[in-house]
Amino acid sequence: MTLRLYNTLTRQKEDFKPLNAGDVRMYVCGPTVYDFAHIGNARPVIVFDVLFRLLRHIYGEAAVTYVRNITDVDDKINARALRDFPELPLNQAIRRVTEKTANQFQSDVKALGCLEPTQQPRATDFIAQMIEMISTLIAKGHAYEAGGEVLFSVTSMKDYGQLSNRKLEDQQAGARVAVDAHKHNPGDFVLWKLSSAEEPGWESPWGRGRPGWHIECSAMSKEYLGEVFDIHGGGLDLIFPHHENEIAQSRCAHGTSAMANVWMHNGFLQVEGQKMSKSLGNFLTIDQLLSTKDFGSNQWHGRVLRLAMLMTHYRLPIDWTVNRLVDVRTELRDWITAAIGYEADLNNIPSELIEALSDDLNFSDTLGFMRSVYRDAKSRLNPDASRRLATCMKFVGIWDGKEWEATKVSLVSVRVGC
RNA sequence: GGCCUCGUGGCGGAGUGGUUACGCAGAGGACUGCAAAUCCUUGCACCCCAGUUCGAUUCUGGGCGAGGCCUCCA
Repeated sequence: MTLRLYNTLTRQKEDFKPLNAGDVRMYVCGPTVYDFAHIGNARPVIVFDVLFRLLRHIYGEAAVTYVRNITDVDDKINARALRDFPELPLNQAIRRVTEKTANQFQSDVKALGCLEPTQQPRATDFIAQMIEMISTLIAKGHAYEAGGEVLFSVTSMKDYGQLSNRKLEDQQAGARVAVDAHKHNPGDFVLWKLSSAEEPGWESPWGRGRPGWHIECSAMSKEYLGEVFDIHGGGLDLIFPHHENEIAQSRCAHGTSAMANVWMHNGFLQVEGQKMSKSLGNFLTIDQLLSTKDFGSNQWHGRVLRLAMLMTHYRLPIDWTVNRLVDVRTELRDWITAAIGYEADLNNIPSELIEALSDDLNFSDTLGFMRSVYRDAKSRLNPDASRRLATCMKFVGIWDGKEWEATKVSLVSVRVGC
C-alpha cells in the first residue's frame, strides 16, 4: 500500500517517497495571531492533522515531525495592538494581542480534535535566523537594499514561478498594489523593512526593522526540518506569492533544487453560497460556532465541525451551511451511538481505512467505509464492528470515546424501549 | 489580460464509454398502547451545444456558470 498525494508542483497525484522514512518532515503555514481564527482557517489545520495521523501510522510516531508556525510579527498585529491597547507601550500591547489570540487559537484547534504539532515555533523567536538568511541572500546576489528595505530579486532566480506556474512577464504589475519605485522588478518582495521609532523592530545589519512575511517560514522550516524536507502545506491562496517566495528564498539561500518535495493546498470554503467576509456579515469564527448560537441557532460540537470539514475532499471548495452541519451531526450521533462502550484499538486499524486515506486523503471513500462498518455495527449485535467503528472514529479524530450530549437522548430511549 | 480549480438528484457526495454507489432529508409499509428506536420498500440527477462512437454523464472542442490567485488573504 502506497501513500499517494497530489502535488501542486507537478499538478498530479504522486507516490509519496519520504527523503528518509525514519524522519518524515512536514511544514504547514499557521495563523497570524491578530484576531479570532475563522472557520476557513480551520480547514488546513484539520486536513493536515489527518495527514499527520496517517503519516504517524505509516512511518511510526517517532518518525514524523510536523511543524506549524505562529506568525506573531505582522503589521496587522501592530494595528490591532494600537486599537485595543492604546494605553500600553506598543511592545506590551503587541504581546497582549498575540498571547491572547494564540491561546484562543490553541483552544479552538483542540476542540476540533487536532493533535498538537511536533513544533509550533513563533516567528519572533527566530529573528536572528531570518537575519542570517537574508545576509546570505544578499551575499549570493539574490537580494538588495533599496528604499529602506531589503528586497529579494526575482530575476536572480532562473526558474522563479514554478509552483504557481507564473511567468514574470505575464504579471499585471500593480494590479492590486502600486509598485514601489525602488524595486528593480515589480515582482521583487520584501525580506526586511525598516521600522520607525514607534514600530516594533530588531537590530540588523540594515538598521532597526522587522522581517517581511515570507522569510519567517523559510527560516523556521530550515531550523526544524532542514534545507529540504518532504511536505509543505497550506491554503490555496498561499501558492502565490507566499509559497512561491518561500521557495525562492530557501532554494537561493541554500543552493538547493527544492525546498519541499510535495506541496499540498487545501481549497476554500464559502458560507451559505457566499464568500465569507465581514462586510456580508457571514464571517464565522471557530469560537463563534463552538460557543454561540449565531449559526443556525445552534452551538456546534467541535467534532461535528471536524467531520463537516472532512466530508468534502480537501482540494475542493466547501459550501459551509447549517444544513450540512445538521446532517453531519445526525450521522455522527448515529455512529457514536453504535460505538459507545467499545474501546478503540489503534493497534488494529482497518486496512480499508488506511487505504482510503492513502489515496490523497480520499475522505469520501473513508466515510464510505465507515458507513459500511456502521451498518454492521447497528444492524446486529456485532461487538467487532462496533469496536472497529470506534477505532476508525478515534483515528480520524471525530470521537474521543466519551459519551456525547447529542447521543444521550437516543440512548435513553433505547433503554426505555428495551 | 495571465494562471488554476470546479459544475452529478432537495442537500452532501462517489463512480463509469453501454444495468448511474452511498449518506441525510422525503414518501409508503412492518413493528409498537402512543412515541422513540429498528427493519423493509420507494420516488428524484449527471450545466448547454457540437464532435468522436453502434452508444457519452463519462473522451474531444466550444459555450455558459461558479470560485480562487496575480505582493502579505486559509
